[in-house]
Parts: sequence; structure tokens; C-alpha cells
Amino acid sequence: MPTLDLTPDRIVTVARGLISEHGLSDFSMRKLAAALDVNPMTIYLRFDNKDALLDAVARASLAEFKAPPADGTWSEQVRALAIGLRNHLIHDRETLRLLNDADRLSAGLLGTLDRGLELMSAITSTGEDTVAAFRVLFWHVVGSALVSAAFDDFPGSRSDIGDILTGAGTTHTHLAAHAVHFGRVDGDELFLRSTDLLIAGLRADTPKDNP
Amino acid sequence: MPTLDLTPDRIVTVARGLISEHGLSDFSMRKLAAALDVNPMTIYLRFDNKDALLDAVARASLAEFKAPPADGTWSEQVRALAIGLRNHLIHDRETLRLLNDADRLSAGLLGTLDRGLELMSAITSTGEDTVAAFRVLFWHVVGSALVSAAFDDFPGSRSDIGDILTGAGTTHTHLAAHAVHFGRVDGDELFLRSTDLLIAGLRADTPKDNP
DNA sequence: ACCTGAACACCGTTCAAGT
DNA sequence: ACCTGAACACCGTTCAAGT
Repeated sequence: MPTLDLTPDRIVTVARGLISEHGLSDFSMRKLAAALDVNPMTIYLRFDNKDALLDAVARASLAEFKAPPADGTWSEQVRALAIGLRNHLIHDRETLRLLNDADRLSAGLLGTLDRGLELMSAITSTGEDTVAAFRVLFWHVVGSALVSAAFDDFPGSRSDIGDILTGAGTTHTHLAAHAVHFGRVDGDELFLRSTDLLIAGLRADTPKDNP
Repeated sequence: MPTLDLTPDRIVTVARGLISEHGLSDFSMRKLAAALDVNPMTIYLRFDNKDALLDAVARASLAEFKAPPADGTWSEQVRALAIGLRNHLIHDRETLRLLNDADRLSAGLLGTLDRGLELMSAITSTGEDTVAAFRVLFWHVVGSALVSAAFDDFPGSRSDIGDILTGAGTTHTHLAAHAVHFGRVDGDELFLRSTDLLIAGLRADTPKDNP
């Protein structure tokens, strides 16, 4: 008699719970098995190995993202899609880390890719340009999310950049002069700023109708 | 009698060699000790733990980057600095991965930060704006490097995005229509394109003298 | 003072054996 | 057919013991 409810879906759900609660570095196949109340080896009947399981975990998280409704001007829609995707990626920080190891991205984001291409086709004349414009924005969003996951908003321990800079006085004059303006980075604000610059640049770069 | 030549520097050098040869995931304290022909525990007399050692490894790699000479127009200099830093980060892919776990970045890049601020001060009126402009570019470079390390140029196994897309026909019409234009991403070209858009945007955004 | 061996508490994964 | 126990080859790190 099979362990009836040990579906791949349930394994992935429980794995995501453990990862979001205790972090990716604390996650192990043995702990997952304990949480499922099952022998560690039983999981290997459903997934080839840990990597295949983490692949499914990343895919499940990405698949939950739904592109926001098509409200407002063209620029507002592009902005909303970019912000929405970035927030989704950052929200599930630990899962985002998985993207650093494999090409698990596209498969879970078909709807988003579709919507992004639709928006970009409004300001481009050829299919190639559409894809190129889309890629500029898409990889900007992913890069920004990876940066945020790596450098922003971590609790406590992070040393303030200002401390490092003020110590570098004599040899690095510009740095010393500007040290006072270096506080904690506001990742959201930085992202909005550069996203708007890119959107404006893409429109100016390939002028079609100006939607 | 101390193990005379087991300086922290030598440990870091050998560690970097192992990491660049066999990858970060194959790296262990025990293998490092074997390469140094020393008892694994001896390394703990020089470094508190593996994390502290990897911190030193990342710092050593970053410290090797030298900002390129100040040749050409302002835009060319900004471009050269951005490209140079990105190439350096990507070149040492495995070390770059370490940036995903801690704020090991700034300490090794003081010269680069200084030069970047100098360049940005030419198009901004206040110290705050200088830092803001610098940050847009700097984090764009880091984000782009993280993306490249995660998604580009890996040998072989990576599945072609086109395969995924063409299968999604009926529900995702824009995707299906553009699938033919999705080939392997040229990370360098994508980076240049978005970097130029950002540089142009920053200049237009905060017009001072147009250097 | 400086180094190490043995041990602890873990990993992912294989495979022969059980039901 | 479906599951598991024991085992293998590893980890990072602690700590009492050696020289």
C-alpha cells in the first residue's frame, strides 16, 4: 500500500514551509522527511535528488505570481508589472536564492513573459526589438531582486557602509567627501528610479507611436 | 615551533585556487587543509570559521580590481568603469557567489567607489544627488553580474528558452509569436544597452554642465 | 605556545533487504 | 510494488590531549 498522501505536491508544499520558516541553509532532505513523518529515502521515490526537489520548489513559487491588471497608462502598466514581479521575487527571498544555481526561471513565469512582450510590442517595430526591449527590463528586475536578496534589509548584523568609508580618508577623497550621504540603501526607491530611467530610455530609443 | 609559512594570506591564496579550479560547492575546510598539507583544525587558529575565511577570499578578489585609466569622454569613462567592474566580478564567478551571502562588497572596492563618485559629481549639483546617481549605476553593475553568474554562459546543460516557449502556444499568444526571437541571451550586449540607457537618463535627469 | 586526533552532530545518496 | 535500515563517504566544528 502506497503512502497515500505523499504526493510530489505535498512534499513541495512542506519543503516551502520549512524553507520560508528556517531558511534555505537549514533545509535538508532528512529534516524534510521528519516533517513529512516519513523515511528520508521515501522522498527519493518522488524526486531524483535534492536539486530536482529544489527545482520544483522554485517553480511552485514562481508560478504563483500573477501579472497585475492592465490599468492606467502604458508607462504605469510597465512599472506595475516590473514592481509586481520584483516584489514577488523578493518576498520569497530564500526561493530566490535558488535562481542562483539553475535556469529555473522561465518555466514558472510564462504569463509574465507574455504580458511583458505585449507591452513592449507597443513601442517597438520589429519582433527582435520587442524581445530586446523586454529583456532590458526583465533582467533589470531580476538583477535588482538578486541584489536586494543579497545586500538589503537584512536584520541587524550588517555593518554600516558609512563606517567603512569614513576610515578611508586621505587616499579616497571623493569617498570621504560623500561618506556622509551613504546611509542604508532604500532598495525600493533605487529600483523605481532606475526602472523609470530604463522605461524612458526604451521609449526614446525606439519611437513608434508613444502610447 | 609554528607552521612558519601558514600565513592567513597563503591560506586565502590556496583557497582561491581550489575554488576557481573545482568550484565553490566542492570547496571544504578539510580539502583546503589537505591542499595546505596541514591538519584541518590548524586553519581554525587563523580564521574563526569557514564564513570568515570566505569573507577574506571575497575581499582578496575584489581588492584586485583597479579602475581603468581616465581616458576619453565622460560617457566613455563611465562606461569603461562599469564594464571593467562587471567583467572583474563575472571573471571570478565562484567568488561572486559569495556576495550573495554577506556584505563583503564595499570593503574591497574603495578605489572604484571613489572613482565612480568623482565621475558622478560632474553631472550632479548636490552630494546627495551624486551618491544617488552613483548608486543607480553601481547596483546596476552588481545586479547584472549576479544575473550573469546565475543565468548566462554556463557550459552545456542549460535548456534553451525557446523550447519552453514554443510549447506554450494557445494561452500565451505574444510569447508564442516571439518565441523565434528568443535565443541565448548575450549578456555583454544586454549590459551595454541598459548601461547606456541609464547613463543617458542620469545625464538628462540632472543636467549640470553636460561634460 | 602551537598543533592535532578523536569525536560529535550532522549531510546526500546507494542499495540490499523487508513487507 | 512500495518502502526502509544500515551503510558509505562526506561535512563544520569542539575540545581534551600531546609536544
